[in-house]
Amino acid sequence: MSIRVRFAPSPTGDLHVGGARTALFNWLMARKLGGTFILRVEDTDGARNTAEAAAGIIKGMRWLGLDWDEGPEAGGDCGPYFQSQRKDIYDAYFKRLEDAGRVYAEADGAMRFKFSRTAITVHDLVCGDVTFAPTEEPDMTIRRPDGSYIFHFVNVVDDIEMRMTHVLRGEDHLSNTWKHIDLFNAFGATPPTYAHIPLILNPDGSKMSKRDEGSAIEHSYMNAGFLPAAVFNYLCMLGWTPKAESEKLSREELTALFDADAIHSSNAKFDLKKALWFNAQYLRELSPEGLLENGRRFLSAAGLTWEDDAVAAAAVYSVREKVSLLTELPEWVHYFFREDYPFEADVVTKLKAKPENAGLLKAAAEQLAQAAEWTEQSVHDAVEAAAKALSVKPGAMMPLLRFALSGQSRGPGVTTIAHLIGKEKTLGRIQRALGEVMGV
RNA sequence: GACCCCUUCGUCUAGCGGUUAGGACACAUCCCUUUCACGGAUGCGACACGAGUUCGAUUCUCGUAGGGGUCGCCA
Repeated sequence: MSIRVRFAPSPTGDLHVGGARTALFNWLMARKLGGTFILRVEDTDGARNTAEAAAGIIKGMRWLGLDWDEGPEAGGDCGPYFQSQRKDIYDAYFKRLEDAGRVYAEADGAMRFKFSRTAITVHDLVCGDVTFAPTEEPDMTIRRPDGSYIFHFVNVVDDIEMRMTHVLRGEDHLSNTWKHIDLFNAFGATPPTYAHIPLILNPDGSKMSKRDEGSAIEHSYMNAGFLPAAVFNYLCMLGWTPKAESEKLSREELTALFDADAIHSSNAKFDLKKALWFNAQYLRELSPEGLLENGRRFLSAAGLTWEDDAVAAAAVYSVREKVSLLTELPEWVHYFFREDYPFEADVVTKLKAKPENAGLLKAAAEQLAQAAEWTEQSVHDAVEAAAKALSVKPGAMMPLLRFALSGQSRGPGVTTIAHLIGKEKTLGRIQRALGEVMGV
C-alpha cells in the first residue's frame, strides 16, 4: 500500500518556517516512497482564518516547489480540501459518536467528547513509544455551540476520511496525540503512524513564531533575496541529517536520502548565517541568465533599467561570488546601468590623495583610447603598457581605474568592468572622474 | 502545578561501550590577489551534573538541573 501524508496548515497568517519544514518533510516522504502528498486547509475557525492567509500559504509552498497531489487547485477524491466546506462529513461522524454515547452537551450547547480514560500509547517514528496515563483532564470540546467543529475532531475525521497512513507534524502536537488516538479508537479506525518532528527555535532558544525574524517564508525569504533551493536545503538540515558527504544537496538527492526514522528528537535553533551560506552557494551556481532572472525584480525595485539582457546578465554574473542575497545585487552592479553613479566618500579621498593620480589616469585613458579591439585582455594589456611607460606597477593604476569606472572601492575585476561597459563609456567615465572628482 | 519530549564545540550536527570525540556554519590567522569576495591551509572550540551497570562510559539505567512543549468553545 502506498503511503498518504498531508500538510494541514491553519490559514491564520503567512507560511512559517516551522510549517514549511513540516510540509517539506511530508513532501520528501511522499516523493521518496512514491506516495501521495495532500494539502488540507484547516480553516474551521472562521474568526481567525482568512482567504488571504490561505493564498499566502499556497504561494509559499509553490515557491519552495512543494507540489501536492491532492488539495486546493489540485483536486482529488477526498475533497473538498478546505475544512470549512466539509461540515456534512463532520456531522455524520459526530452522529456516530453520539450514537455510541461518547458525546454530551454543555449548558450553552457546546458538545464534549468523553475520553476513554485508559492508558494510551503513541507509536512515534521519532519519539518511540510514548505512553500517557489515563487522563484526568476534562473531556474535550469537539463542537461549538454554533455547530462548527474543533481541531482535534476535524483533524482526526479528515485523517480517517483521507486515509492518511502517516502523520508528520510538529512536536507541539505530541502531548495531544493521545486525544486523537482516543478519537480514532472511538471511530473504530486505525491511527496513522506518527512522527513528531522537533521544533525550530529562535537563536535565543525561544519558540519561533510568526513575529520572529526569519520566520515568515514570503517576507523573510521570497522577498529577502533567497533562492528556493537554498531555503529548501537549509530547512532540511534543521532536525534531520542526511547520510551524505556534503550538507549541500539537491532536491533530488534529499528526496532519495530522506528517512523519517532519522529525524532528530531534539529541537534546533535557527541560524541565519548558515542559511545565508547556503544561499550564497546556490547563487554562485546560477548561469548568467539564471542569476538575472532571479535577480530581476530586485534590480528593478532599485530603479535600475537596461536595454540588453545579455549585458545585464553578464553584470550580475560578475559579482555572483560577492553576494549572499539577491537583494545585495543592486549595490554591487548599479554602475553598470547608469553613468551618473555616485562616488563613495573614501573613493573621492583616495582619488585626491596623491597628486600623481591624475597623471596615471590620463595615461591609462590615452593608452586605452588606442586599443584596436575591446576585450578583457586588450584592456589589461593597455593598462599594463601605460603603467610600464610611467615605470609604475599595473597595481598602482588598477585601483584608480576601479574608482573612476565604478565610484566604488570594491567590485569585480577592473578589466571585466571596462570590457562590459565598453570603450566609449570607459573613456567617458575616466574623464568624468578627472573632471568632477579631481578637478583637472 | 501536572504530564510529555529533549540535552555533544557559539549554532546545526556525526557518534549508536574502547575514537587524538569527526564535519559544516560562524570566528581568527596565513596563502592567493589590482579591490571586495571566492578558493586553499591552519587554528579556536563540546560530551550539563551526580550516581549506578561495566574491565571500560559521550554512548546503557536512574536521579538532578536546564531547555522546549501540552494541559482552549486556537490550530
